[in-house]
Amino acid sequence: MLLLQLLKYKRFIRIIMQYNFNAIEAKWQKKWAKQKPFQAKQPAELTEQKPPFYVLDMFPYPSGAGLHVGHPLGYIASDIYARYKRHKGFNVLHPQGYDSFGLPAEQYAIQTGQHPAKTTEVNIKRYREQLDKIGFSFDWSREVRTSNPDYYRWTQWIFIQLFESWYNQETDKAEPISNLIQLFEKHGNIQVNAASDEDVETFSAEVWSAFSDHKKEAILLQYRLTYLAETEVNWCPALGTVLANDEIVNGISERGGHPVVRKKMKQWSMRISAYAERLLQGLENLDWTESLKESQRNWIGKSVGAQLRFKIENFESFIEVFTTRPDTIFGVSFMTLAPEHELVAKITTPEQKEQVEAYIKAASLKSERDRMADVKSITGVFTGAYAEHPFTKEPIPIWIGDYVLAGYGTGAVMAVPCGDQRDYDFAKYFNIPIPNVFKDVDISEKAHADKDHTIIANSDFLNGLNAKEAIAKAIEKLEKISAGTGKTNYRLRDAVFSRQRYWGEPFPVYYVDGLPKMINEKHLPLQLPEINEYLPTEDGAPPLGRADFWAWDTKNNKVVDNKLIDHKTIFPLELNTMPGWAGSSWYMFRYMDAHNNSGIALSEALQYWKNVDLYIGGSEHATGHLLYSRFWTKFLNDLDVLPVEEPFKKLINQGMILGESAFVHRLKDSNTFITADLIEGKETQPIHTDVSLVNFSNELDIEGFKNWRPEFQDAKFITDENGKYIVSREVEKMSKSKYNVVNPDDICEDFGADTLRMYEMFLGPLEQAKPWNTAGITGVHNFLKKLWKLYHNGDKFEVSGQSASKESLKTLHKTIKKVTEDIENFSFNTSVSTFMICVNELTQQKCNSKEILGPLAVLISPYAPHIAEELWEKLGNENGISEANYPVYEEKYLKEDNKTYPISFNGKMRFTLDLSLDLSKDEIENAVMQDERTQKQLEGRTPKKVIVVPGKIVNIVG
RNA sequence: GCUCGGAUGGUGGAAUUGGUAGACACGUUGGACUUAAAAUCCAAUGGCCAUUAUGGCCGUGCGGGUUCAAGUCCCGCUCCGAGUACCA
Repeated sequence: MLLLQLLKYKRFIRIIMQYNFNAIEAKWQKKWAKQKPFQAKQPAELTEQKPPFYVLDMFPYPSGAGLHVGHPLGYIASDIYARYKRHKGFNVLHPQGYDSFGLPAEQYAIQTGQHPAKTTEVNIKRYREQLDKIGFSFDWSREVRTSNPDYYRWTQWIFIQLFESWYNQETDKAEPISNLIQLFEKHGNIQVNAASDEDVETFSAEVWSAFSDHKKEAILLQYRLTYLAETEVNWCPALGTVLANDEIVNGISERGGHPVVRKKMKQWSMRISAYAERLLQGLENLDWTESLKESQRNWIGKSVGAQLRFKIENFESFIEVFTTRPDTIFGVSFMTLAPEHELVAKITTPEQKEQVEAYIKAASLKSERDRMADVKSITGVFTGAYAEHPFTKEPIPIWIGDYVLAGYGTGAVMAVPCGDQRDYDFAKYFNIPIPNVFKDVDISEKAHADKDHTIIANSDFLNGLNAKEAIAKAIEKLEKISAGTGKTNYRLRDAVFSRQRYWGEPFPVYYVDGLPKMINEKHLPLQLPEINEYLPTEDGAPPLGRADFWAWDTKNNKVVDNKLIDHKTIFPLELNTMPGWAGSSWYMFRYMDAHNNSGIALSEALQYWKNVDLYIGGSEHATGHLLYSRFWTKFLNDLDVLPVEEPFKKLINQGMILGESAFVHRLKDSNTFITADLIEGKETQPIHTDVSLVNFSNELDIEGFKNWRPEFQDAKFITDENGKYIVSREVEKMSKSKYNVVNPDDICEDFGADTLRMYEMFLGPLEQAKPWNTAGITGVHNFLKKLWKLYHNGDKFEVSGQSASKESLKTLHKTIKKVTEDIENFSFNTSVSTFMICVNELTQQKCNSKEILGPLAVLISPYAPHIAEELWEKLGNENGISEANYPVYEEKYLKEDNKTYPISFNGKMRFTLDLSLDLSKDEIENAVMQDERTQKQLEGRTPKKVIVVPGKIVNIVG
């Protein structure tokens, strides 16, 4: 009896003394929350000199689904780096927040009537709980939420600054619109070199002063960095809303399957194109991956060429075209206009009218995406009109075709079929001549698009020149006869900034006589109004059209009842809201001083933190978010609000963690399921099953499966000879619909956050996509148990004060060296291996010296912070481990006297030989040649050559 | 089509300037402890051949090349992934 009790007691002790990760992690998370050791210091609060370092994750959209194990991957990496930098003596800014405006919350509101603010709040709470369980060292005192009025107040403020600015191409920066007005008053707009709409009329100073205020405003709008413009959108009349390209499938809406038409709408746009060249040049100095920079370069799409004017016969109009190949000007055999081109209606001859109109109608029904997708079929119509060749004066037929895009360049091309495959195909199809302007090039099969090894022929004054010379010469001649000029074109288009949605930032804009006016920034934020339903109105206005209180009283500077609108002092407010990328384009600067209400942040703080040193996030934002935030940063830099030109110095894209889906196989037309080994030769249908119903050996919990969904209640199972039902596995994207989601909460519960953190890193290189496999986690978990044991003797915490053995010091210092290098290179997977090797070796050495175990705890704390804190505390330290200095690697401990040389014969390693590193080349050679194994290998032959690389290898040839 | 990645055991991956390929784990197999299981510990584990130990051959997607030496460098392909696309 007594013995039994004693046994039970011993077991109890073992449990409490063993690595009890749940208790340890809860304890430290509570302490961190209370003591806030991870708060970054503002420059004024610094008591000692510490360099700043800013580590940022792309903030999440708090979706209702919560986090799965793929989401924290980047956060773990950045957290390791942030903790490491703190150990290294940096004042680290490592904040987190939420991109909390967005479509899913609104969609949910439409379905349930719940206010998006409420569901967002609930989701954020859940996110926060999940994040806290993983033990991140975020400075939550700086949390931002884009949907918070204190935050979007400044998003609105930035919008106003953009409205009040124009882009001066002389100074190459944004300037106040008041400067522009002064220029107009002095010189009109003739000498102004500004980024503007294409169709601005020219006027002199006198003409300008004579304009009405209304007219002046309308003209200024064509220069402002954010402006209202007619933009083509995908309009779905049935849904009463505008759809994004990917919400449309085959010309009908994905949701509901309603027809979609292309329609012009007045919308806010951002004149990002003004920054195209700077956005391109700025990439040079960024520490981003080449592929990411390449995506941005492609997106900006710079092309150098010429803009040409072709006179239209019998009209006083010209067709403007952009070409990169003015050298092929003599190869033009027709012109093609986009169906939407404004001249089409004017120049079409009566005979061709019917055909042309039918073609335009058909094209308008196709979405832009459909038009792009359908590259194969060649369509087009002749307008009946002709243009005049600028040099030969020959007539050139003018066609329309939807392979020419209205939105790029001038929406018209000079078609040179011998040099462009699309023009070539078009010409072949419609039997248009294909003149050849290349010397000794066969164009009977396909066009010759090569620029580099080409001599121009049949081209008057360009004959005999290579392409480069011919381009320069052609531009020179064109300029002489005023038929064209050299020009650089960018693919980057101005970004539409209006959304017909509720859950986004309201524009601080009201309308007077149809022209937009800004609310004075003193009266921001303009808060989202309450509405009863989150749908567009019956007459197709955006959801804000439902608000009863949505008018601006300019006398009292407040929002008032719509009934009071008199268009004298009370005006209607803008009904659109801003897109998702508005708030995310500047949030990285808000963290620098998150609660400031005098500006986006205090300028001292902006000056101190500058920009993000390390930014980690998904590659899906390569061209959207990362381009827009660079744009806003450059703009705010022009205004001297920000001291930097770029928001993110270094950027890493973490790879996706994929799920391992599990499939059961149902025999065709039955409710019988067959185990994976027996499906061969049978007609089966694979069905996703929830991975939580499958154990590590791929064995299905049959009862659980039956209860999982009602239709499987009566399912029959054909099992293997052991009575087990085995599922098949496949690696897919982790998603709810594939039932392969693994929740980090469960992992933390079963193995601990430290295990989760290390395992996610251990899976493979950060930037690579890799499958999640929960079975493998035991390796990392065992490692942490072994680590724990190093500091304990049986049940007792026990470390010795005695100095460590030479061996252990060597183990420690080689670990410091490798782990430090790995962190600096973001090679976290290899540092986890290094820790494993280290702990294995120290265990072997029976090392329990404080001299080793102290630094080891610090070394590992960025990766496994909870266990490290616990051990650190047990080691008798009063301050938290995050305040500890990072161990310093000392070479002396690694110094080797001997090297185990691999001895190769003809490049193949045959044996190893321990030799002193002090030996000279000759001495090494002698030692090797004297070894009996060498003689055995040579079998009496004399080596032709012996290669000795001291410290590395010996290779004997012969 | 174009651009950028990638291909190494049964699996995830390692090999940082060309120098012992497969570190570290998972999995598998065998063993110890236990009444038993779990946990833990020990051993083996790229393939093939041979064995008393010692060994031998093959091997980093495929075909060539450079080199004393190639997963690593060069040339030509194949396949996979991501992004992008009628951009004139």
